[in-house]
Amino acid sequence: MLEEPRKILVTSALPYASGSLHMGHLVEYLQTDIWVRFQKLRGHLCTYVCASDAHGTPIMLKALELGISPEELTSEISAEFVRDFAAFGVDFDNYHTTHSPENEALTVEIFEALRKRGDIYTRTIEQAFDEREGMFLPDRYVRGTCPYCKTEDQYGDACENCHKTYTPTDLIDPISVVSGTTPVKRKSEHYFFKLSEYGDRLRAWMQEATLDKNVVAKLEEWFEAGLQDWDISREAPYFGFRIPGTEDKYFYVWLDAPVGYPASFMHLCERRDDLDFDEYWRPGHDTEVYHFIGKDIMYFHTLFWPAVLAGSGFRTPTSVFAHGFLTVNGKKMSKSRGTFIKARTYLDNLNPSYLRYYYAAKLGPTIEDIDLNLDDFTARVNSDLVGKLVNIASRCAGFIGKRFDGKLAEALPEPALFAEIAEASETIAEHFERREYSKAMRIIMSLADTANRYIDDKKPWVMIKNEDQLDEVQAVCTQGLNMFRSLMIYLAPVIPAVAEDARAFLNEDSWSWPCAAIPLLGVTINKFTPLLTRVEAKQVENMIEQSKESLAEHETAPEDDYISIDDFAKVDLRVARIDKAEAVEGADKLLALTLNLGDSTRQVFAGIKGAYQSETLVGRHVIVVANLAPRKMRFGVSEGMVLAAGPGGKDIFLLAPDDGAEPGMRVK
RNA sequence: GGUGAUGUAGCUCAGAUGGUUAGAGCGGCGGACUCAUAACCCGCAGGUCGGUGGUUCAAUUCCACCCAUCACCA
Repeated sequence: MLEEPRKILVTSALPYASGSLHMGHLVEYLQTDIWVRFQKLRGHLCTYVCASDAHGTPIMLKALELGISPEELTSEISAEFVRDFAAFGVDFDNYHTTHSPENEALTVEIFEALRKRGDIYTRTIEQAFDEREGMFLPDRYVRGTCPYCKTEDQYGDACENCHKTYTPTDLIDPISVVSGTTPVKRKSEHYFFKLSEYGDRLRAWMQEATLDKNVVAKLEEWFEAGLQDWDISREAPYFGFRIPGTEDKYFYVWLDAPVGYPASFMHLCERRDDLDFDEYWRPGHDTEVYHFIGKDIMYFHTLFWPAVLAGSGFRTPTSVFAHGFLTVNGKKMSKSRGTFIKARTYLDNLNPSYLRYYYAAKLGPTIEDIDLNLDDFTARVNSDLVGKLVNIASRCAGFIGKRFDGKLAEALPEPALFAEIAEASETIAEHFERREYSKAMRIIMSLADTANRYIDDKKPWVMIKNEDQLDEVQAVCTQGLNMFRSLMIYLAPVIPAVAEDARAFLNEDSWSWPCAAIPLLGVTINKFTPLLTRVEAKQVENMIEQSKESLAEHETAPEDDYISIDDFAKVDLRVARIDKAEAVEGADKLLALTLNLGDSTRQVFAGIKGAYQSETLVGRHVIVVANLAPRKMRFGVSEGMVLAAGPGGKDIFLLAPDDGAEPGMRVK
């Protein structure tokens, strides 16, 4: 290799820790992993870090719903991610979380640096507010009727029917997705980052980062429209990092999420002597930093992120590589069609090497979507990987093993033919470097065809019957196995597990890229065992069936009119005595109740102020849901729910037990 | 709705800065072989290059509009 070893840091977008990985996620992680493995095989110091994106409203609400802390939720999901990534051979040097001390320290450092240079200011804005939950609502958490075309049940930011954009408060009959109540408008002070002043620096960065032309086109479009300042704060309750100097304001998840890249790297530096944080993240060093992302988050990675870095004393990324989306059988992934396939469901049915190869065979450097066509997948994998590539080894290995005690010939009979494969090395490497994986795969498979044609032409199975030609059989098979070996080295970044087995079969300790040009001669190799079996149509069918089933559990349950006795038993209803009832300052519907449950007391907020005077409630018995997950509200934590009937307002009627019931009694 | 991208054989994709018969792999059909995980090898068939119009001696390749799909709209 002529190149000097490079120092490269690579990231993939941080998966949001609120759901499972699916086939779409894997496009990115496999694309990145292939590139990283390629760089390592070429002898470069390439480091791959990632982390779980752990903050934000969706995670906070999901944790509430499950009755666990956001920390518990995200660490459970991260553990799943780690397991799935490992199974697919995605080999991170470090996998961390954004809910980490490193991330908080860096986020605060960045914020303070930006504030110091005057890039942060505050402004009061008006937002939808859910009074029952005591929280501001992100646009996606308000639904209602589109003010333009009157389509019902639309998100708070845009109409799916007429595609007009608006704010949640424009909606007709807006409803909070969280509580089902009508949100009100409320003002609060937010922190803004002056992105508008970074236009020139971003344009300059865009030039030097050698982005894909489609990415540049998109950026030009955004520059054209004008850069707007960016709201980087959110009000409590929020799961994230508190903004220094405030009581109830947090950094917006999208501020600290990309900081997860350097933070994860920093976490790795603690245990790696050969990596220095500043060398990769401060300006003026000869290192490279690349972010692999999906095209949907380009705005964050090509505008916000470089601007934030540039303004706070960090280096900007060398480049950002955006890829397209995944469709399955030509359409968006669909739960009802069974094409919303989770990583785990795939792993339960199919070998990860298949998918790694198939994606590689289709991936290029552009933001075009790629299609996972399952029939094509089966045909392609069977034909290319099993029928062509592995077949070369399979048809040569038998002769070498049985007739020559596993010993390869001392010389290649056709050095020129081998050279053809060796000479493709740099072209293939260039394709890998430029993320033109599909082109690399095309060349490799065409060379595999050449190898198969060679064996077919020499017909070792005919020569083997003639004692005089035994040496030639050994030579031909040695030639075939060497061609196989070189191609396998080229494919090692794509199908590392198969390459590993092939290397063991050839009885070698390690491979690097240049090994592909040096033939393996005169040595004894191991017994051949099938390196890869064919994809069975049945496996694919099962995977789809199982993807449908997981939907059924999920979506038919709420439509079912009946619950089982076990479901009912999950609700722990108790008799409670109201010890104290007082109005909540700032809330016109809520009363704060202190309830006595016999062996404990707890605080519950109830929306009954319109119907009851607090003093008439003290001493009354009510029914309370005792095992409801506590909810953090603006005014405090509510630890249960008091049962009442009626539409609301002044028509609210508390349920009460007959005389004799004691606090703490279970309702059955 | 605005903006950007994509639309080439049954399938997945190349390609042409406008110019003789538009390519590959897979699938299909026919043949050969039997070393190999029914793999491999040889051959054949298959496309008015999304639609309509325009520029040109000549367009699938340039332009306009339309249709379909995808994304973004901070």
